[in-house]
Amino acid sequence: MVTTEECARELLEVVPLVMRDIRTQMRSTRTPDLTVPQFRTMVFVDRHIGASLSEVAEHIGITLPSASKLVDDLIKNDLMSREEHPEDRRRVSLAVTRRGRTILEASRERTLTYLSERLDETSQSDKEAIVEAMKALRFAFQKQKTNI
Amino acid sequence: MVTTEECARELLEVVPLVMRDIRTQMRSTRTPDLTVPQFRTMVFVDRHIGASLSEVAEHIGITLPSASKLVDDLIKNDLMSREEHPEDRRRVSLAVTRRGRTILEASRERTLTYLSERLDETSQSDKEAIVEAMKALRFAFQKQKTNI
DNA sequence: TATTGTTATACTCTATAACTATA
DNA sequence: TATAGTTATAGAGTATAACAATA
Repeated sequence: MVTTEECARELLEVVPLVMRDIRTQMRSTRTPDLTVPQFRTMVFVDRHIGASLSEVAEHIGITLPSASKLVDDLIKNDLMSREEHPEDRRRVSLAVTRRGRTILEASRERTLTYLSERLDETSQSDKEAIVEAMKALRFAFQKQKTNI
Repeated sequence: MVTTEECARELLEVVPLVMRDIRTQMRSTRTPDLTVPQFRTMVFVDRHIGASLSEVAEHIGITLPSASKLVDDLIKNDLMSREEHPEDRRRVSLAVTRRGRTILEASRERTLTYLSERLDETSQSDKEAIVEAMKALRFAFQKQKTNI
């Protein structure tokens, strides 16, 4: 019998451990690479072409000013583009540039390779548990936040 | 059949999502609270009284200068203490103060409560998968890094 | 010489507050 | 008035490089 509390305790111990590893890996390559928030932003915009800044902020879970600056830096590096929304001039319409997509893919591949190496000795049943756990966590943590 | 690659892909999508939530929650309370790295540092030192700065840096996964500053701020806030190591004057001997332990426990409780709410609707079998997954991930990601 | 730590400097990520432009 | 976004400012967390003290 696994209690919710035990589950929470494990998450609080292990998630930062894994996250630290992902972050360090993404920052440690020689080639021009992306930080985790930059990576997540680009993945989102790549999947939602024409997304607004508010949508990015909400999805990534940061404030609008933070998102503005994050996107600004990506645009300065020619990884994303920002245009006026055709139907509402207050909004921006974001997209990943060709260069951005190339770098995004390279970054993703490097990180997946790294993670795969980490998981190399993990048993089949543990891998299944990980995939099931991730699905459950995605559901639990993607639920609409009220943001009061 | 779950491939290692699928497993890695899920981790890369979901771990940052959960981590963001934990981070936001820890920073959002009114009472004097801890950031995630501060929390992790204090948990480690609390479990390893007399730990050196190098040990903290290695465990948390940051550089020595970063650890030095992080600990510095904790000491300024009277959450930790730093003394000379009795047998090697180059080393420091870290400990959590009484005040620090109080705040650490309060912060842990708040975060666990928050996470438990998030996991409220998670099924028993999914909770089991999460606990098993966390154990596997702890093993996979705690392995000695070469730090070349 | 090697190890332990600190200081200097810089960049990213984040926030809140105040603002502009458009609807 | 309400919404979308930017700018100003500040603080935490991180890094690399250069340094000091001790072993």
